[in-house]
Amino acid sequence: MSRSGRSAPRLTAKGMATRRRIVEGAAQEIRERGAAGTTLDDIRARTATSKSQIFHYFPGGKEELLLAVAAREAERVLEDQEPHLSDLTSWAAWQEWRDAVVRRYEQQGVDCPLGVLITELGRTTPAAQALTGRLIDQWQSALRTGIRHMQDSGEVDRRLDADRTAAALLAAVQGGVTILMSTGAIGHLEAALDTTLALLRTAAPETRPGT
Amino acid sequence: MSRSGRSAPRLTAKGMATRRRIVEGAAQEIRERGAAGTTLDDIRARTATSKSQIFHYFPGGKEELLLAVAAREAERVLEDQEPHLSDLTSWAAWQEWRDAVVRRYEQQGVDCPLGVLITELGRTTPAAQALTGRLIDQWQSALRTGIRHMQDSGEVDRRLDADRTAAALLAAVQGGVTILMSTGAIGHLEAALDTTLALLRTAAPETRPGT
DNA sequence: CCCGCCCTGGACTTGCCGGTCCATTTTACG
DNA sequence: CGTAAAATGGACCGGCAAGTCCAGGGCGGG
Repeated sequence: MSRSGRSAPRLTAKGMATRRRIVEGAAQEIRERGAAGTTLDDIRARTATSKSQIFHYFPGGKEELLLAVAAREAERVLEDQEPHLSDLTSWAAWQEWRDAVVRRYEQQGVDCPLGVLITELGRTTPAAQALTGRLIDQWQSALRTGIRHMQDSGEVDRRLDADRTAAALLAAVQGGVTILMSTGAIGHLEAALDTTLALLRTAAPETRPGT
Repeated sequence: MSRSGRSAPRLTAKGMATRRRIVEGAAQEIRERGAAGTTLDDIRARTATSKSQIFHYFPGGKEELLLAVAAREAERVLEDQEPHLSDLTSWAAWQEWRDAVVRRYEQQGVDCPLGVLITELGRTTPAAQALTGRLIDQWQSALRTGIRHMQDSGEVDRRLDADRTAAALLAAVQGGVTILMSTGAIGHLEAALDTTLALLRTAAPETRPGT
């Protein structure tokens, strides 16, 4: 982050406000119409700015702007799971996290801004891929920490592969969300989460997926 | 399917061949560059056809063509899981299916033609959403049948909710694939599948995810 | 109070891409 | 064969959207 700015013009307070307004407006527009369907003019209109402003703050054009939006949305994804995600220290906490995730996506419905950005940007831009990778790492890491904590407190079998289970949990969420986005059905997300969590709960001495 | 053809011109053998060539070529192009990034000219060039041919066979233009491609890819997804998907009658069969899925996506790597189509088409076109819905239903139904079979033969607890577990399994695959597409890591798919299957295997009398 | 650097507006350019049109060739079939 | 329908080629159109440019405002620091 910060300004690694080559000839980066120093932003005044006003400038920063405008910049933020653009990112925020773009994010909303994209949530409603997808990244491909969003034009700079749409953004310009919604944010009451002019073409030159967009290019002033995002010299790299649309791609740079979309990347900024993606970064913002990635933050949001994790933020929206707090404070639960960072405190998976009891079964009750896990349940609360599970409910928070379901609730969040239920109300978001078909609009998955990040998903859109990933599929439409990630394919082509290495920077976007890196962003996604980082998000997944952080997310999985938080889940792994939670599982380890449960193991330390003796509520989950120590022989369970925490990292692998965290990966499965993350995939469960992703898959549920993907299906939600495609069909509008929230059931799959719930089923996937509950099933994977059930495994965690029933973790008995010999329960241990794959290697 | 079939011709519900209004003023549908009867296709000659040559015509059908050309039509198929277009769909096939479009599918490949999309796999490589995404639906949004694929232009009719790209398809025209790759399939050695002319603009008028595309519109001749797909009067609805690009949208109709993409829909045809999506339908084709949806078929493929299920086909590629055969003969395993229709014969989930033993633990060995389940394992083979699991391996087939992993292998298929491993070699496909980042290119998920259907995913692309869904995210870029499904949002806007109800027809595409219907297509997705049907695919998911069929897939989940096949898995459910497999689970029921295992229950009938007494290898899985009868109290397990077969439909819900099938949904979880499907979500696991989807999630794993989504992450594979984003990052190139196959591990999540394996972890998600193995974990969910592990639950199936450990289905003991009182093991039962949520209601 | 004044100089300069941001910030802003919006017209303009450029290229692309979906879609149209019509002329021509090929095929089906009696 | 001959004719009608189908298949094909490719020039052309129109619109849209990303990106450029320059002519000003306006704010802040010296």
